[in-house]
Amino acid sequence: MPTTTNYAKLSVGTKALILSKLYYSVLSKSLESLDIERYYSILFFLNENNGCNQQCICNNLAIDKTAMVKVIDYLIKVGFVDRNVNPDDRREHFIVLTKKGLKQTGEIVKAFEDIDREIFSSIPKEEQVIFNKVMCQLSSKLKELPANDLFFNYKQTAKKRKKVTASKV
Amino acid sequence: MPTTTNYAKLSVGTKALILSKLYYSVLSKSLESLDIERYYSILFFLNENNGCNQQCICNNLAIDKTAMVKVIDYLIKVGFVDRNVNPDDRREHFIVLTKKGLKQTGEIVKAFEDIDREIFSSIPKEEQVIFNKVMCQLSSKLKELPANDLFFNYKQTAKKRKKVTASKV
DNA sequence: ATAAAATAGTTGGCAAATATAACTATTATT
DNA sequence: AATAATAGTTATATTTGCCAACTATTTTAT
Repeated sequence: MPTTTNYAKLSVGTKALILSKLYYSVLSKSLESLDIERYYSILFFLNENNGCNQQCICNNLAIDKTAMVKVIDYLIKVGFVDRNVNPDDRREHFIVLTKKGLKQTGEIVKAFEDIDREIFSSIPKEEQVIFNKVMCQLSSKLKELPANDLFFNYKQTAKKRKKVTASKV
Repeated sequence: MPTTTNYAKLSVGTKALILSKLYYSVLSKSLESLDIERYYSILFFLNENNGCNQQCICNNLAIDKTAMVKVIDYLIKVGFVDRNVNPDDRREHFIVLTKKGLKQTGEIVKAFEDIDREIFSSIPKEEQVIFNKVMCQLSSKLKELPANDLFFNYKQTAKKRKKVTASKV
């Protein structure tokens, strides 16, 4: 039995996970010189959505909000972002890139875009379009199915309070 | 600013990561009744590749081999697999599903396949084919690019022994 | 207008995953 | 026979993921 079957029969969820691992491995290599070595996707998102609140980041990147607190704490500590209370709704905290954060984020965005451009370069445009469309549709479909509501505003109100087991690999 | 832009501009790596999170969240919900709540993708892989060695699982699922040791230890502890030394190459350990493991794995495979079937159901066959093809191509391309070689037999031999930073999100 | 519910964010803690170096045993290469 | 490579293991430290419980604020229902 060969140790590397060049594409094992796997679920689309598993294939997607592997793709993301390979992707972030390449990304972190190409950003070795930066003085931050994590949270690239969050900074990428902030570049397009500067000033959004924490929940917005969580919703869009499927990250737990309690984890997000620590991430933002870290990004503040290293001087990449500020956390500003929204005067019109004082529950919300706006996350805003600092001058330093903006500068470094520029490089991060470039690295992401370079990788995307590179790996899509040999794929016909119309196939890229279909690929992206299907990617969206699969995510939408999954959001409709019953899940362990980890992200997306899980409201823990009295009634449903059962053991919610992990969504691990 | 809406807290959920219904598809933010994101890299393909990030979209893939989100898809996988959504997927595993649904999967773990649908397998709540099983007496194992993790390592589904490994059991799925073993179902098709029963008796392969640990490195084979690592290579195909992009999992670090030191992590794999603990996973297999756990799967042995709960009676799902055995670890047998290959008499022809005593470095290798074959991982073999037990009777119990086979039975439970059947349900896991079914759950994976049900989800795949469900979420692909409304997508035209020819688009599915293109999607899968592109998925493979992207992974192949990524494997060619310089990466922090986390999986895939990283050989730590004297020469290259530099700080290899993380491939985190 | 007040009570109840929902939302945004926070804290602390534990289990799990990830990363890294150093290690044994075995086999392949020179 | 020496060296290198491969498969797997151990130990350790860090990070992440997940959950319960919490505060503060705003929205909804009565």
